[in-house]
This record gives sequence, structure tokens and C-alpha cells, in this order.
Amino acid sequence: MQSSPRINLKTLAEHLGLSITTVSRALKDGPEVKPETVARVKQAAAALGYQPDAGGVYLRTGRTMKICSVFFAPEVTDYGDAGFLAQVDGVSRTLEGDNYNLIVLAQTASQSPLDTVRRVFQQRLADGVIFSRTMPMDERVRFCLEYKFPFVSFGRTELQTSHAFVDHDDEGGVYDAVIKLAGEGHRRIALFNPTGGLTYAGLRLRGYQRALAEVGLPWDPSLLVSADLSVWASQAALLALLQRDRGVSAILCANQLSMFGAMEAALEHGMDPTRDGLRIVGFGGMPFRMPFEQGVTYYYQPQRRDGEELARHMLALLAGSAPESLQTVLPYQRIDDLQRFRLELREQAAGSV
Amino acid sequence: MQSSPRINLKTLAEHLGLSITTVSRALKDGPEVKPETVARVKQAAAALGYQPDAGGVYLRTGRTMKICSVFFAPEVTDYGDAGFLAQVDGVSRTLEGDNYNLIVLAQTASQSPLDTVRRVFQQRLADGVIFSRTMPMDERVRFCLEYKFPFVSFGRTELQTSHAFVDHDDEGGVYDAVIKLAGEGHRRIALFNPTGGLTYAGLRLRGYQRALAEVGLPWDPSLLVSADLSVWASQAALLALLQRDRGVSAILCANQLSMFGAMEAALEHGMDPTRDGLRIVGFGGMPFRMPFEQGVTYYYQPQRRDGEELARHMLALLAGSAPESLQTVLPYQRIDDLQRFRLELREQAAGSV
DNA sequence: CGCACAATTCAAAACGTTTCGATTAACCTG
DNA sequence: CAGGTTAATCGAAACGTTTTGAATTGTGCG
Repeated sequence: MQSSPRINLKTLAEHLGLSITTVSRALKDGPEVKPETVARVKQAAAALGYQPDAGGVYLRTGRTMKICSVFFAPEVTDYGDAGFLAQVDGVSRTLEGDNYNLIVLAQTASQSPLDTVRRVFQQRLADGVIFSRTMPMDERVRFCLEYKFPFVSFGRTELQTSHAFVDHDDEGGVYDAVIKLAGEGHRRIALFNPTGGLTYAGLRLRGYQRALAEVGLPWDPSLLVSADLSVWASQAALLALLQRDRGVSAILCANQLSMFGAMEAALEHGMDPTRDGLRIVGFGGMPFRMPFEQGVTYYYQPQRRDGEELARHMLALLAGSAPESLQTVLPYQRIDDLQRFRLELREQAAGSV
Repeated sequence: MQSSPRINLKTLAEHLGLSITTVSRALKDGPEVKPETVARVKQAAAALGYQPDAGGVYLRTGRTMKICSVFFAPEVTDYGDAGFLAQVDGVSRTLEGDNYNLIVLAQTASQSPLDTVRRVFQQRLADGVIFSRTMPMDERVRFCLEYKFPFVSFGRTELQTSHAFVDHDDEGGVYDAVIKLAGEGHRRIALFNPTGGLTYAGLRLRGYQRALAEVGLPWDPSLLVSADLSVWASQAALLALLQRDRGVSAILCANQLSMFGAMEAALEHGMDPTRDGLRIVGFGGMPFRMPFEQGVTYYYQPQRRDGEELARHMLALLAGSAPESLQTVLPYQRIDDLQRFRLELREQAAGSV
């Protein structure tokens, strides 16, 4: 158990009086090796604590056994997105089973999204990449397709070539929300959408317009508000809306941060959510405690599951599955009573521990 | 700009009519290469988009150019810790300047903290490791010291051998809070501490007791409440406290999640923060909007800066600096008016963009 | 006994990089 | 111009692994 000379195939082979070739093959149950020898090698490897050197394996095989997930850092500017961590946890946990490790690369505001992906590819930082904030004509998707670099996007594109993705059914969620709100008598329903040309913003708009048409409400562009996906930006944009349009009685937010922004805007505008009957609809993962919770509807998706699905797709891709078969659109779960929902999650968590 | 043959030193050398040696040296400004040649090589490298292959570099130099940050996944169970992302952002951004990449390894509940660090070391996943949740006799610190593996702990230890760390001045923060609260007339001040034997829990207790002694208040063990660092656990523990002890007028929380827990507990107990004059003291990063904000004092530390400091220490360590010189204890900033503080941060952020 | 054939094992090459030591060319000194 | 010094470049080895092709044994059959 001496530690100075690091255990590698060579030391292991010398120690056993075998060749490097045989040891290497024995460790992966090569059929050319005598079963007896296999057992002997494996025992010695375990005893000496041999671990294959990742660099050596890569150089020979071209496989890094790493997957990269891109983390969009500018979103951290104010409250950050705790849900991303749950996703990371899901990805990490799923990859672990197949001996893959996760690299998280922070994408700063200064570099373009494509730069980050290109770097992963060119420096061979990982065998595949996972990214979000997907756009209809996403350049990262194009890049990966061109160089045949395995990837799973969190969000769909409108590109011809099909590829692996995981996405939320935002069109369906928004559609459902508008139908319900209209049923309750709401006439002026605002839609908040993130800027940046993300695919799901378009899908949300489609669901919105489809529902409006169905219930016979007019499509009023002034009810569509766009801003950055942060508390402050959405707050400012929605405050402006409330100030210029007294008829708005419901706001469809994009994620938790913009929901916080909507609530702050309502309070800043002097509204009392209970008295004024303002309805706020949010979308996202595990809901934080909010400034107020009356009149709030929440469309929920567990983000750890997103991560698990992303990782499963990635592993399947690397194992040779066709991208067409690796496309998931996950439905939202509608929550009307947040308090009760939290209690449920709490019991659920307590039960699993 | 042909894409099929990957650009490596060999192709680059052939393209320039130079040897691999010269090209390699030119790219790192080796003094043995004619300045003119250096320029020529660099230009060609840029034009062809040459990026050194991470695996090749590692195999030769033994440097992975990666740093691993361990992410404690069980904390995600409910609200997650958005602050960790800010830290990740800080680490990542700082490493980037020195061409290091960040690996985030999720530590699941099933594996011991030591396992994760050991894996990083044995598989040579990274050149160094950063971890938190440090304990006085931390086994990970012991391990890294024994194998001379570079590390920076977020949190101090009580081990003899000195090592690099970054920590918050929790003792000072708690001390300051108790002094102020006592000055306002509070007599029964509760201290919430996380379970798990973390170093900073002990430091908090020390600051608490020191302040009590100084202002002449008795040390009452029943005012010390311990539970997991989650909303639910802290909520349950603090609710129990409020129910059994009617005299408690202030609660010192540990992080944002336990502060949420304290507020939920107070509300569940039927308290009106304004009317009942309950003071809640929180510690942590960027403060979320909370269920109520009257009577709240917040001790703030920007977590992105934590990450930057951790990364700076790591880089210095790898450059050969003595660990003794890489020990930081950061003071908290006391915030009495959260609303105003958020506005300040907002303007600050707006100014920097 | 000679030959083919299977069962084991091995030597060597390759991946991309850095670096030691050697080589060449050019320049200076006496 | 011989001999020495410097500047610039190059060839080759090494890192740890997998894999191709070859070598060594043992066995069965004619």
C-alpha cells in the first residue's frame, strides 16, 4: 500500500509479472484472457487501489467521460436561479451511474453562447454538452450538428435537422392558464415574456393567442410585456404596464423571478392582491415563499427531473441512440393552493429520507 | 479553414513548415524562439482556431487545468441555495483568467464527503478541490494534507497544520447582533444553529456567549435550537421553541433558509411581527423578498466575492504560495433597512451593466 | 513425428503535448 | 581562418491507455 509510485497499468503489470496488454484486457473482462488470470488481476487492482487515469484513457480512446452543462451566469445578477442547482443535481446523479462526471461551465455575459460550446468542443472538455436558453435558430445547435458533437438542448428549436432535447410544455401551460382565467371572467390578461428571442417565449405567445381566440377575447399587443428574466427588470416593466393600463386583472409570468417582480410591481402600484383581485400566474420549479400568495396560480415542474431527463438523453446519445427518439416535452402541474402543495412536498421529502 | 483534420500541434507545424517543438514554444512565448516566428505562429494558430487539447496537456504535464468545487446536493431538497450559484459564478470567472475550468461535483447524501474528495484526487479529475461545510476536525482536510492535494476550504478547521481557507466572520456577526439586540432591551435571544458539527456553528455559539457575558445576560441552553439547514427543519424546530418559551423576542438565524423557517414559524404561531415586536436576524447572501421584512436585521456577504476569493486562493496555491498566507475571514455587512439595501444593489447593478 | 489450430500472452504503435539534449547556422574573437 | 559562442530550430522521448498484429505455448489429428 505504498503511495509514492502511483499505481498505473505498468506498475500493476510488473507487480503481477504480466504484460500491460493482458492487465488492461483482464480489467475489462476481455475474452482473450484466461478467467483465472482475470480474477488474479482484478484482485490485485482492487488491493492496490488502481484507478484508470482519465487523461490516458482519453488520449487513447477520445472519450473524456465528462459531460458539460452550461450555466448562464448573468442570471445570477440579483436573486439567481436556485432551480438550476436542482437540475445540476439531477444531471449529476444520473451520469454518475455510468461513470460520467459533470463539468459546469459558467457562461459569462462577455462571451457569446457559441464561444462556450465551441470551447468545450475544441478543447475536448467533455464528450457532450447540455445547454439551455435555446433559440429557434440556435447557433449552438447548428454548430454541434455541423461538427457532430453530441448535445441535448433544454428547449426546442425550429431547425430542420432533428436533435435531442428536453422542454417544458409552455404553450400548453399558458393556454390552460388563459382558458381558466377567462372562465373566471378576466378580460385583460397580460403576458410577460423574456427578451432574447428564446424559443419558449414564442411558444408561450402561441398558447396565449390560441387561448384568446378560443374564448373570444381580442389580441391586444399592449398586453404583451417583455423584459429580462430578473426580478428588477420584470418589476419595472410590469409596473409600467399597471400604471398605463388600469384594466389588467391577471398577469402570466415566465419564471419565479418574474413572478416576484410582478408581485413587487403590484405592491409598489399600491394594489392589495386580495381586495383588488389581481391574479398572478407563475411557472417554474419548487416555489419559494412569496410576498403574497392569495390569487396565485402556479404551474410547476420539478427541475431535478429535468436534469435527470437531460442526462438520460445524453447517455443514450453517446450510446448511439437516434436523436429523433430523444425528444421530451414535459407537462406542467397546475397548483392552485401553494400552501397545501408545499405541505405535500414536505411530507413527500420526509417520507423519502 | 478545413474542418476534417483536427488542428493540433502537428498539423499546425506542418502548415507552417516548422517543427512541433518550435510551435509549442512559440505559443507560450518561449525565449528560444525568434520573435518574428512567434508572431507568425500565433497568427496562424488564431487563424486556424488552434486550441490545445486538454488531454494531451495533462498527460504530459500532469495538470488538468481544472478545479473541482463540491456541491452539497442534499441541501436542494426544498428551496435550494441560490447563493451557491453566485459563488460558482465567482469561482468560474476568476479561474477563467488563468485558463482553468471549473468542475462541479454533486455530493449526494449517500456518499460521504470524503469519498467525493478522494475520487477527485485518485482519478485526477482536477488539480485542486474547493469544499464547504467544513468541520473542526475535517477528514477531507486531513486527507488533502496527507496526500498534498491542493484545496481551499470554505470554513475554518481546528487542525494543527495550517491550510488555505475562506470564511465568514460568523462569530463577529453574532456577537454584534446580540450586543445590539441587548441594547434594544431584548432579554431572551434565541440562537438557531445548523446540526452536523460544522465549524461555524461553534463560532456562532462562541460569539453568542461572549456577547451575553458582556452585556450581563445569562446563558440559557434552552435558547439554543439546532436543526438541519432547511426551511422545513428550522421552521419545525423554531415553532417548538416559540410554543414552549413565551419570552423569546429575537431569533438569530443561520442562513436564508432558516430565516424563512423562522418567519414561517412565527406566522404559524400566530404572531404579528409588527405588533409583537419579534426581531429576526438573518445571515447570508443576496436577500430574497421575505414573508415580512419589518423587524428584520440582515448580515450580508456577497457570495460571488466568496467564490472569487476561493478561486484566488486556489490559483495562488497552485502557483506555489504558502497556505498560511491564504487565509481569509470576511466581515459581514449589517443591513437594517432591506428595502433600501435592495435599491442600492439595484442601482449598483444597473451602473455596472 | 509433423502440422494445423486454438488458447494465451506479449511487444509495439498510437493519441497530443512538453521538454531534454542535440544540431545547425550565424556571428564574434584572436 | 580556426575555434568558440550564441541564436534558432529540431528530433525524440515521455506521460498512461487501448488495440493491432505477432509470438509463444499447448493440444489434437493425421
